Amino acid sequence: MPATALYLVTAQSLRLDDNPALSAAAREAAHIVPAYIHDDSRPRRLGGAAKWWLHHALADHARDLARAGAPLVLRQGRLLEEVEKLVAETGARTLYLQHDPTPGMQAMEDALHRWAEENGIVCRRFGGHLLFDPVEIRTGTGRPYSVFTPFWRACLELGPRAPIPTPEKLSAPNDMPATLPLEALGLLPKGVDWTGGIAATWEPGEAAAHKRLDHFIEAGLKGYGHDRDYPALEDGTTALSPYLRFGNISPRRLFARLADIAAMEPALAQGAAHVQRELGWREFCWHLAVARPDLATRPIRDDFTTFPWQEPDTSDLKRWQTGQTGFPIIDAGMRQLWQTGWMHNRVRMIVASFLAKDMLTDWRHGEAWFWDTLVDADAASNPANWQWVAGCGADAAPFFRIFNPTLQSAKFDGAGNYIRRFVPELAALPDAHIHEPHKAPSAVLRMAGVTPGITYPLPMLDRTMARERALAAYQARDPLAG
DNA sequence: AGCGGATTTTT
DNA sequence: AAAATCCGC
Repeated sequence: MPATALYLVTAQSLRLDDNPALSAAAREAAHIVPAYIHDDSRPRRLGGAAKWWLHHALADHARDLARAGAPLVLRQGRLLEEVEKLVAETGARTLYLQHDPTPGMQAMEDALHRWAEENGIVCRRFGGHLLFDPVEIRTGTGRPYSVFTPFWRACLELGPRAPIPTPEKLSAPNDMPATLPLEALGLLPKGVDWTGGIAATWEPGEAAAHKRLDHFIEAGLKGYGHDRDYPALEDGTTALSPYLRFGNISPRRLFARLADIAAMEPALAQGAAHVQRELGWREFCWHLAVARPDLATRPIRDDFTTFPWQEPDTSDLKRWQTGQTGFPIIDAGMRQLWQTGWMHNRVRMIVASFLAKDMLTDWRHGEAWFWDTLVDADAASNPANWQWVAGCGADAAPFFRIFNPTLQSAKFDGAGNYIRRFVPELAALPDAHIHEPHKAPSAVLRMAGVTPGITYPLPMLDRTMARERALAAYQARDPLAG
């Protein structure tokens, strides 16, 4: 039995629960040194809001680990160099890590494995971030799937492995290596503190993840199939995305819990299967991202490589980013994102369709903005879903499907509650006019204190024209490009 | 190789 | 009511 083992924490594995690498280390070594190394040299850095989450999730994880017996060591620098130092300091001969499938991390992990091999260190890598290893699901011909439904069918046939229990007790060596203070990692904003709205909305960490799940099962699971489309509903969606992103909750634990509920409570079976299917989309995105490391920069479909995106007018892009487009549902969504670091899924589709199709702006501009502002910014889900909406992705939305923001708004936020919450200057408008303020009769506008063009922007573009333009551009794609 | 099938819809 | 798409078997 090795005396001391190094357990490398990644930004996808901040939990004790169902953590195969940690459990194996606890089982196989006398002492464990858990260490998180913040390496900024990665090709794809964390977005700003996600850094806030990471900071607090690390603090929470450090508390959990200390309570279990082995406090977390924090380091900053090149992953390999820091591992080398820690191995020298602790005398560890075994390295445990939970596999991080992020494209930039794969290369680093491979380098780590080579280094370990050369230096006689045993390096053990475990899954845990996903239900399945992204490369284990293959079509009949051995290739990755590009359509969701057959992919998910194949997943369900295989069935995810059962989650493993939390290790009982960890044992740290007497002389633990020195650790940096969490603040030294520089994850919080240095100048203006923009984190107030995010902090008021979220509680990062493992215990909070399970608290949220318990609440959702009570309050939202039964109606999930219907309610998930209504952004004004508090418990319409699971709101677990950032927890899943940082490994604060295990997808396998979640999947298994839903399966148990479905078996015990037939009335909840449909909602449970639907949430599982959404986990399937997360798996599918990672399946794509691992098969195509350039997912965030290159369209999956070759006929989009020469697509005539309009170079966005900086002020137009800014209006979209800050929620000043003049389309209330879009502005509500973009402001929710800016304030809380999160946006409801249906609204994400509406604002993304608007950017890619109505504004005819390269989806990568939208992806980059989401990457910076979402607390759940995920290296696979974010680009995969942007490609899906833009029409250039796997199994993408047909190009002629252009969301009409006004119809979407009337259908899914009919009472305007979501709009009123995030676009307060429209709050006094009656339901019938809140989706299109500029078309309201002047008496109604006066009563509500709304002056289109002054207190709230006029629509930034004419949708009929924008729609024609988009259809023409999409139809003119060169099928042989690329 | 032809057919069944498909998250998020449109006018 | 129609579907301008195209994967997977």
